[in-house]
Order: sequence, then structure tokens, then C-alpha cells
Amino acid sequence: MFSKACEYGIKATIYIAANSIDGKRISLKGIAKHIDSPEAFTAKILQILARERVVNSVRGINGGFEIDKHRIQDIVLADIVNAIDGDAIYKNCGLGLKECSEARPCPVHDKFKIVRNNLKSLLETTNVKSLAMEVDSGLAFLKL
Amino acid sequence: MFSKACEYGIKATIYIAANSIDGKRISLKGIAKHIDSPEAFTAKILQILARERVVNSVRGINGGFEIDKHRIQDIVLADIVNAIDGDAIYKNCGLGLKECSEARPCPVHDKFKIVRNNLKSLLETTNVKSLAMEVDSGLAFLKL
DNA sequence: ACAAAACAGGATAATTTTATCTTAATTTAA
DNA sequence: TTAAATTAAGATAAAATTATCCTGTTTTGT
Repeated sequence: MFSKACEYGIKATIYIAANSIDGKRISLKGIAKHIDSPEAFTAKILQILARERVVNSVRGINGGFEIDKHRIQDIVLADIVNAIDGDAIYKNCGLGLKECSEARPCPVHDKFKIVRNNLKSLLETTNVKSLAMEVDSGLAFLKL
Repeated sequence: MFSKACEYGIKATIYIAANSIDGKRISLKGIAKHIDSPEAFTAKILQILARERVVNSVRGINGGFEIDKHRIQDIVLADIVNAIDGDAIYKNCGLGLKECSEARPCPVHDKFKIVRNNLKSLLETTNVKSLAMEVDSGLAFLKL
């Protein structure tokens, strides 16, 4: 569904959010350990998310990653997926046709549109705060 | 969504079906040209589909690919996707967790389950014959 | 039997994705 | 002001996916 990079990005953002809710900043090392991801690769992904203003990065001792408390509830999964994988997953033709459209559709156009729209609205309406709270309360997990 | 290999596999199968409905066997070269795919790579994918009995391959002069007329309506997209990409797309955790389950779910488990089940039933209920007929009648396209 | 057409399969190459390594820049605390 | 901790960024490497090439095998028409 998503690239590995995007999976790490989503998990990292949720973990950063869970910590930011508690007012804690968390280091790359802490994130990678907690979500079970390769540290250097995760650093690259966090660079992207920081550039795209999904998360804040702070250099130096006691640095790390955080999200402004008042912004956590505004961040949705689509922000992360768009930053890392782009919008191909819900924009591109399911069979890879360059010019697939309503007027000249591929054979699965209509059926896939439904699934892709479901996914799109899922990503656009699921905010990171609710996911972070599930993780915080032990109802959901980022490593298994 | 799907791998390139799977996209080619789906398009090739639809095109073979469209020809088989008319009682015509079609060569690799003809398929690759019609679906706009790299010929040698398409050959590999058709090998897989032939091994998995999704299509029949016939060697030698006047050989090519075909599907038994009475079987066309029984082939669904899931048969093709399973043969090429496997079932990861509707079985695996959306965040890549190895042991994600109802009891110990990832934070997006429930929401993704809905989308994945939509996709699963789409693939399992869409038969190749209906798609082939759309292509045949010029309502849908395999190359654009 | 033989030549030609066509698929099968193995080897190789190119590209993309994933992952690592190294050095630089930044920040803080002592 | 210097050392340590930490992210940024560029270079490189490994692995997976996509794509090509070459040789072998099968089939058919002559």
C-alpha cells in the first residue's frame, strides 16, 4: 500500500505526537528504537517531514523532534503520505495508464475510484492526535 | 497500488480474454504492442500466469496465449493479483507490523481494514470477462 | 527432415527503493 | 570556550523491482 519510507514516517509522526502531547521532545534514536526502524533511514524521512513542516526538528543537545501542541490535532495522515509518497496512490490510474479519465477510462476505472476515494477520505480525515492517544493509552501499538 | 508487473499482468489477461472471446489466440508481441508494455518483461509475467493456470500458453508457430472460452467468466482480478503480487495488499498490516491483529492492532488497523476489505471484494468479484467486453466494445481502454 | 515462428528459462543490466556511513552544522551545559 | 549530543546533508552501498538479452525447446508447414 505505502512505501516503507511512508510506513516509517507515519509511525514516527504518531510517536512524536504521543510524546508532544506529554510535552516531551524525542530524539531520532528514541524514535527508531520505539518504532523498530533503521535509524539512518528514519533520519532521512524525518528530514522530509521537517522540511514539509509536519514535524519540528531541533538540533543540538536535548534536541530531537516534536510537534507544536496546538497543531497536533490538525495533522492528518494525508499530510504525511503526501510529503513522502505523493498523491499517486489516490490520483493515478490503477492500471498505470497515463491519460486515464472519465471520458476515456481503463477497464477498472469506476471500481477503483471507489476504493481510492475511500482511502483518500480515510487519510484526509484521520488525525494524528487520535492515533497518538490510542498508542498512549495502550490500545494500539507501533511495534509488534 | 499494484506493482508494474501486476499492472501488465492484468492488462495482458484482459486483452487475451477479449481475443479468446472471439476465438483468437494472440502472440506475446501482439499483447505487448496492444497494452504498451515491454515485451521481454511481459513474457516473464505471462510465464507466471501460465504456470498458475490463469492463461494457457501454446508454443510453436501460430502459438501464443489464450483462455479457455468457458473459463473466462470464472477468472477474477484476484486470481491475477494473487499470482503476481501475492495477497499482501489485502492481508498485511498497513503500517508493516508483523504481528498486527484485532487483539494487538496498529493505530490504523480498523480504518484500513475497511479499505482493504473493499479492495479485496472488488478484486474477488470483478471478473475478467466483463472487463474484456468493455474493452471489446470500445467503452474502456488498455493503452492511452 | 528442416526452417521458421513462437514461448521458456537463465543470465545480465538498469533503475528505484531501502539502508548505511561519514562529515558538517547547531545547540547546550559545564 | 570547549566538549558532547544531536540533526542535516551528501556519498555510498545493498536489495528489490523492472527490463533486456541470449539460448533452448516446442510446434507447424513445407
